[in-house]
Amino acid sequence: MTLSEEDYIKAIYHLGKGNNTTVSTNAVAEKMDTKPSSVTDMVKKLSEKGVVNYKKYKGVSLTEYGQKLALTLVRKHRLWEVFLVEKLDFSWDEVHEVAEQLEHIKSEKLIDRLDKHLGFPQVDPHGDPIPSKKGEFKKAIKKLLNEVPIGISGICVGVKDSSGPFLKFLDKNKIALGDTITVLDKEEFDGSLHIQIQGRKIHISNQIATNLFLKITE
Amino acid sequence: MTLSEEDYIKAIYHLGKGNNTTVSTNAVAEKMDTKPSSVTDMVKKLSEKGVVNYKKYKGVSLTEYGQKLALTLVRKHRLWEVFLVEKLDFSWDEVHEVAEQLEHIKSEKLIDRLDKHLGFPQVDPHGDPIPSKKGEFKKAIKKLLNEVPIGISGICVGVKDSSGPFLKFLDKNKIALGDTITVLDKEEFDGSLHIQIQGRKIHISNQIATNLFLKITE
DNA sequence: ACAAATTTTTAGACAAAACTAAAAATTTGT
DNA sequence: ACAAATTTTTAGTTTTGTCTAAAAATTTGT
Repeated sequence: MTLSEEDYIKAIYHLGKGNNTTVSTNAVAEKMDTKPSSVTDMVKKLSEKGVVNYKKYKGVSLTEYGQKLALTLVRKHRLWEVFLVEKLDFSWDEVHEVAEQLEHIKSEKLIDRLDKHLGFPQVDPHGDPIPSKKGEFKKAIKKLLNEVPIGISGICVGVKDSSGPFLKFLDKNKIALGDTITVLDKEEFDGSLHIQIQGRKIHISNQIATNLFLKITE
Repeated sequence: MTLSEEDYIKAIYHLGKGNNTTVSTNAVAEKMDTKPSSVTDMVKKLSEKGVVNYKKYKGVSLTEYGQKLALTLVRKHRLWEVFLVEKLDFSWDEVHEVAEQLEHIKSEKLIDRLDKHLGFPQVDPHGDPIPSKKGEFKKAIKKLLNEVPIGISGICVGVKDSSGPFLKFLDKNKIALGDTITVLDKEEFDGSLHIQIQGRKIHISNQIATNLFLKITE
């Protein structure tokens, strides 16, 4: 696969939300920041190659083979993200662009060894699951912290309230995007939570918990 | 720079042996496994961009700017080779092809961080020096082990005699390509050598020493 | 020195991946 | 249902990097 073909495969995969939904030419064009006519051309080529199912005017979806290719790309992308954050101290939000380049490197051995070097991580720095070599992987869902059951862990991926005071609170309490949070216990009385965050145990109000998004892998 | 442009820059650099000698169109074509006419085209383009000096029929050399680009590529290539060998347990001879891809990744931060992660290595697994961020670096020379002065270290990069018995000897004595060897002392009498290899101290005959190549950085 | 051999360049084509403009198909609104 | 709006495709170009074949320049051998 060429670089460009791989980019289309990933776009179709992500637009289909991993469920392999049929997606429109226009949607792909927008995602890839290109023109619909270019998408039509490429999609025809990918169809010839057995990567996608394509019927004129009817949209495009990945074949079994195409899905396998997409999962390999996702696996490579997320492993490189882990590498950048864990080994090279990149921050949460700096990794995407570089991983976007690294995912195109062609060497199965490289990815296997990288996986091992990183200790076979299950999720990337954004909390998204990393497909196994065979393409198996768990789905991730985004939940508000107050809806997370006791005993479950997730990665902090966003805030609902992005006001100054709330962000200041998070900063003061050293709660940051990318942090791993486990719900230890809930108080029936006021809905407040006992959580473990990056190893520390703290107690937060229900109001805080309703404004933090966690990504959970099942 | 595009991928292809970068490959030409590297080819011109390596053909010029780092001394920025003028090289012929045919030589570049052979190195790049392409046709001379393609080289002419590309060289014109690189000349427009100020990367090379080019006079019709007179060959091509890198400009100051082109040399800087070449050294950056060499730096990236060699740092990735160190990474593959040191961190991912690739062997000496498996790294080139993968590094050839990795060297094109565009992110200054990535290379700086990688350099730090690897402990600012001075040479790659083949004993070749790694240019600094500013493009400074030492020259490496290849010498037979018996010609290496006392106190000097190098990396074992080849054998002169590749017969079965000699290779078996090396294997039995755990002398392998990529090993770091230091000359500790020489016996005047028989020209035999006391060396340190990968930490171990051993004594080898002059005959062995005249059949092993070391790469030395000055 | 000059004909032959070699090297290098030019000219014209091609494939990949993009674009623009226009045509065709589908969807939407009433 | 059918005209209007939207989406998608087609047709024809463009750019990048390559190629072949032929022409031009340089080098070599005697």
